[in-house]
Parts: sequence; structure tokens; C-alpha cells
Amino acid sequence: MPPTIKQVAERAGVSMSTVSHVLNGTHFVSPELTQRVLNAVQELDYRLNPVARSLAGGRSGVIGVMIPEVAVSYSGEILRGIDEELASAGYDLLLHTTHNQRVKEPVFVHTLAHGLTEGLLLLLPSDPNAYLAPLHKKNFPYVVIDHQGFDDFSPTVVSTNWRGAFDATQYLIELGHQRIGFVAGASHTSSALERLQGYRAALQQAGIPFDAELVREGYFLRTPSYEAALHLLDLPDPPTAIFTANDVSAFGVIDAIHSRGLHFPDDVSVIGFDDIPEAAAARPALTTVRQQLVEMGRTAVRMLMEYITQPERPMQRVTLGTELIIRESCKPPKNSA
Amino acid sequence: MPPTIKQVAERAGVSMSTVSHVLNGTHFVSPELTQRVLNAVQELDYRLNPVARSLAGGRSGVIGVMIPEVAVSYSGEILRGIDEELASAGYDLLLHTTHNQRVKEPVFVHTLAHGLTEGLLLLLPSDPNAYLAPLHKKNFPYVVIDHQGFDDFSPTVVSTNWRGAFDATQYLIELGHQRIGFVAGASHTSSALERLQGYRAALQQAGIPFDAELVREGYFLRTPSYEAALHLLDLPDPPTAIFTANDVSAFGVIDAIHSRGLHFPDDVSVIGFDDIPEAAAARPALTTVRQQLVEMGRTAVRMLMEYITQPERPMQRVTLGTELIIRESCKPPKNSA
DNA sequence: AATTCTGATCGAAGCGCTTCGATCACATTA
DNA sequence: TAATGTGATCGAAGCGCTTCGATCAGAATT
Repeated sequence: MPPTIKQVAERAGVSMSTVSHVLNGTHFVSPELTQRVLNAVQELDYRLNPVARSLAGGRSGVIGVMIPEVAVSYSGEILRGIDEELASAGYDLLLHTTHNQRVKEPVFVHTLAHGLTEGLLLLLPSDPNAYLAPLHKKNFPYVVIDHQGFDDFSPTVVSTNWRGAFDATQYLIELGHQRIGFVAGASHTSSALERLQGYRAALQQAGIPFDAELVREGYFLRTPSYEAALHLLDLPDPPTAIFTANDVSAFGVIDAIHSRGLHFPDDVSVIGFDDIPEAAAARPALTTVRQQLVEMGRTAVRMLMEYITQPERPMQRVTLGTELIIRESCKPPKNSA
Repeated sequence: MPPTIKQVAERAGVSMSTVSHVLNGTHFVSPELTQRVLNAVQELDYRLNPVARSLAGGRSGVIGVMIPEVAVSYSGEILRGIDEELASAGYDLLLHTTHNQRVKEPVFVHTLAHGLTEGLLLLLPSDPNAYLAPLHKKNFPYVVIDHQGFDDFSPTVVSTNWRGAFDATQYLIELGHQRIGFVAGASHTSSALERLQGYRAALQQAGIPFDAELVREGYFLRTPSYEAALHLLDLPDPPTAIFTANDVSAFGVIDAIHSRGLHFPDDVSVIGFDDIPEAAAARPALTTVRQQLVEMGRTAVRMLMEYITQPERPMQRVTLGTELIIRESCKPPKNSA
């Protein structure tokens, strides 16, 4: 069994509380005793037990992360940012995956907030209103990633979804497209809504009337997006370009284009959102709106650290910029060429 | 503050120990008291505090996972399997990423094993000999994923690396290739070694002499593999096909082929290993050896659960089969066509 | 020299739970 | 009826740590 603080105290000839103070810097301890404690720690190869520490009211060094799914690149990239930043802050990562089941969210948040964790990171929560208020009330540190507008007290980090969607749509318009489809994301997320609005705004600015026929929900998922695209492609006056709410959806749309025997990207252009690694790896490579995924994770962690160290710090919201990444999946429409 | 077991006990009119026994099933409690306890739990919305539970010597419901990196698809897929299986077993996941720094491994293992966790999953450890013996000695449950042969007491789950490499190489040979390059993995991993041996075995069986010139280390990474491939391509008698130790390396090789102005896959065939999602998404889609990544994660969790519930269970090693997935990245060599 | 103050160090309580041994009521046996 | 046995329930210790208030020696003050 590993040594305890008691053994360190005995070896150093001091009390447990002195050891604790040395280790935590919670109280001035004379250089001599400090040194004796440090020596004892070294000799015994002692490490603080995070569990006991946490129970006794100290820091546990663990941050809870709730994420809808691990394997999707989108989450994976954000998680990477979280993980890297957490590591450099000396924190561990307790992961909860909801597997996209929103009923699990309140349970997980409760467990995480009343357990080992010092703070919480919530990625793309689907029903935050249901459980965030109590957290906020008791001043428990948390940051929400990629969802906003559901309340006015939760710190968030998001992307310029509206702008990104606007840019993507505008790019398509500049290429000459007039019939532009949109495979939208799950409508309970703010990002899906904002992207839809950005799309509409770009259309409007170009004087292209909005056609509700051209918008179908793809829920950020490949198969539903495939089906949505099939529907769009089968329209009497089908789109010559399709903008999708994320890259995964874009791949579903491309599947649909192929399955209708059309040529991609010559017959139908596709533009995605996110710039997940697969977007660059695909051939033709996917033109898309880059979100700073890794940076979102990093930023969220940094914000969380600030809330942990300064509980009274006022709520803060960060918006990270998006960038249009032009690759090979968009061409001018055929008739205009 | 959330209710404690004491409050539950008071409300139910029983002792704390009775509540504990009801909740853990550690001792028979009369139906009447059981019911009273359950009611109190429900009324107070009580949940056991995992931290206190763990300190007091009970189950914490947390499994530690050490992983070299989160964002790589390979790890991500295995992590997904782990995560899913853990969730269905009611466990949480404490994640430690080494960021490929092997010095962190012993520290993490120590922290994880002496903290909250009931068991450990080690993905692709690079230096397991340095710290696994003590764990084994104290009978702490753990399972190693994708590394074997470093000792004779650690439970492992691995793939048929030799077989997979053999199949891949043989497929290339059947296509008519004679000059087959190999971009190897990091040589401190058993999988890299086994794949190399499978490659050599297939060559030998076909009567093709092994040429050390044709083997370069790519460390499972894209850029080093790119450089390794450049080297191979610049050989006086360059390979017409390249087998890589993993898919990520394959993409590096493809980059190199393009950068030398060659046509892929017509001039040089490429075959990978892993079958990460990007392999199927790429165009031309990557022919590769599929590992049951998700299943590896799941299997490891199941094994771990058995060790946790039955500490005396004998060491077990599981090998999962690989499968050649033929897509579009391999053609017969040009001169033979 | 006696008193007060200061600040480093210590002791002990307590965080929420598990678990061992004690207890106590009841049933069984002689 | 007294003695013994049985088994559900309880009490208390303890897991490893933090932290509050107490202590105690030395410095500063009169």
C-alpha cells in the first residue's frame, strides 16, 4: 500500500497538518520543516491521494467532461483540445458519454458535479435548461461548448456559426449557383439554427428567394443527410449545390449524389462545416467552413480554470471565428459554365 | 448540498449501516426496512457519493484508461468500444493521455492505480515493463490493449498482426507486384514487429527475396511515413506497391506518391492497416487490413470486469482476427498490365 | 521583569461511506 | 422455564486528507 500523509509526518517529525500545508502551500511553514517534509515525501515516494483529498474538501485535480459521443471527429477534435489543455494545467479528465441520449444528461451532470470533479465541461448539451440552473446557483464551475442562447448565465464557447454559414452560401452564390440546398442540423442546437439563418441571410443579400423546399434536416448525421439529399436531388428543380450543417452530413450528401448516378462535384457542388480531418483526406477534398475545434476545447478549459480559481468571476462568452476552406468539392453550376 | 447516507438513515429510521447494506446488497435486510430505505432514497433523490465510497473501501465505479493520444482515429475507435462497454457496465471513465510521452506512463499508472479507479486499461503502452510488475503483484486489475510479448503475466487483447500483414502482402503479390515496400511502425511495439514479420513471411512464401532497402520506419505517423515513402520512391529500383503498418502511414505514403508526380494508385499501389474511418472516406478508397478496433476496446473492458469481480481469475490473452478490405488503392503493376 | 502580541505548529474534528464486531429480540431446544 | 442459538440491525472505527481553532515559544512592548 502506498504511503499516507501520516507516515510522511512521522518521518519528518511534524504533524499531518504541517505536511498538508507544505504540500498545498496553504500556510507558511518554516524553511527547515518544509525541507524535512519534502525530504520525507521524496524518500517515501509519496503522492497525495486525490480521493481522500477530494473528500476532505480539497482539490481533486479532476475535471468532468460530458460529450455526446467519442468517436465522431468533431467531438474527438474538441476533446483533444480539452485534453491537451487540461494536461498542461495538471488536471485529469473524467469522461461521460451520453451516447446521444438526452435523458442521461441530467444524471451525468449530477454525478459529475457531486463527485470528484472540480468543474464541468459540457459539449453540445441537448437539454441544458433542465439541469444547469442548480449548478449555476451553487456556483459550481462549468463551461458549455458549442451551444448557447438557452439561458443568460452559462459561460459558453461557440463559433461564428452565422458568419460561417453566410460565407459558405455566399461562396456558392459567387460560383454562380442559384438553387442552393441546405441540409440542416438538429434543430434543438443553437449552431444548427444559426447556420440556417446565415444561409438564409446570404441568399437574401443576393436577392435569391428562400425556398423551404430546399431545406431538409439531416441531424448532423450521415444517413439522415443522405436521405435528405436524396429528397433534394429528386425535386423537380433540384439544387446545383448543397450546403450542409456539418462535414459528416456532407459525406452523406455525396453518397446520395453518387447513388443518383450524378457526378460529384461536377453536377452538384457540396460544402460542409467543421473541417474535420476526413474533409481534407477525402478525394475530391471537401470544401468546408473550418471551426477551430481544438481551440474551442482549449478555450473552454482555460475559462473553466479561471472560474475554479476565481469563483466570483463574472460570466463570460467566447466566440471563435470560422474560416472558409476552399478545396475541390465546389464547381460553378454546369449550365453557367 | 446533496443528501448523505446519514439523512437517508434518519428518514428511514434505520442505521447508516443498514442503508449501506440495502444499497450494496452486502447483507440481508428485512423487506420492511428495505422498503423504508428505498423510499427515503427516492424521496431525497439520494445518490451514493463515489468519492466517499471509494475512500471507505467500496467500489468507485471508475475505470482508468491510459491512451497515447485521443484524436487519432485508431485510438478513437478503440476508445469508443471501451466507452460503450463501460457505460453498459455502469462504469465511468477516467482518461489519461500520455501525448506519446513515455515518461508519463509510470506516473499515470501509479496515479490511476492508487486513486479512484478499480481497474486500468492500457492502450499501446510503450514501456510496460517499467511499471506493470507491481500492479500485477498487488493483484490490481488491468488489461493491456494492442501490445504483447513484453512479459508473461499481463492480460492482453491484440489483433492477428502477423496474419493481417501476411494477407496484405500476399494480396499485393497476387496482383503481380514483386517490388513491395514496407513502411514499418514504431519498433518498440509488438504490433509493428509482427506486421513486419508477416510481410517477410509472405514474401518468402512467394519466393521473393527480402530486400532491407525496401523497409523504412514510419513510426505509425503521417509525416515520417511520407519521408520514408519518398526514400523508397527515389530508389534506383523503386517499389510498385507499398504496404504500411497503419492507415495513417498510408496517407503519408500517398502524399509522397503525389509529390513525386506519380499517379496513385496506377503507378504505385498502397495498402494500409487498421481500417480507420478515413480509409473508407478517402478517394480512391484505401485498401487495408481491418482490425476490430471497437471490439478490441469492448473485449478489454469485458476482461477487466471479470478480473474485478474475480480477482483470482487466471491471466487471459485474446487475439482478434483481421480482415483484408479490398477497395481502390491497389492495382496490378503497370508493366505487367 | 512582566505582559501582550505574533505567528509557526499542532490536535482533532469531520468529509460520506463501508464493514467488523457487538447487540438484541426472537425462536429453538432440553 | 431456563439455556442456547440464530440472524437482522446497529454502533463505531477508520479510509487519507483538509482545516479550524488551540497552543506555545519567542519577539516586542511597557
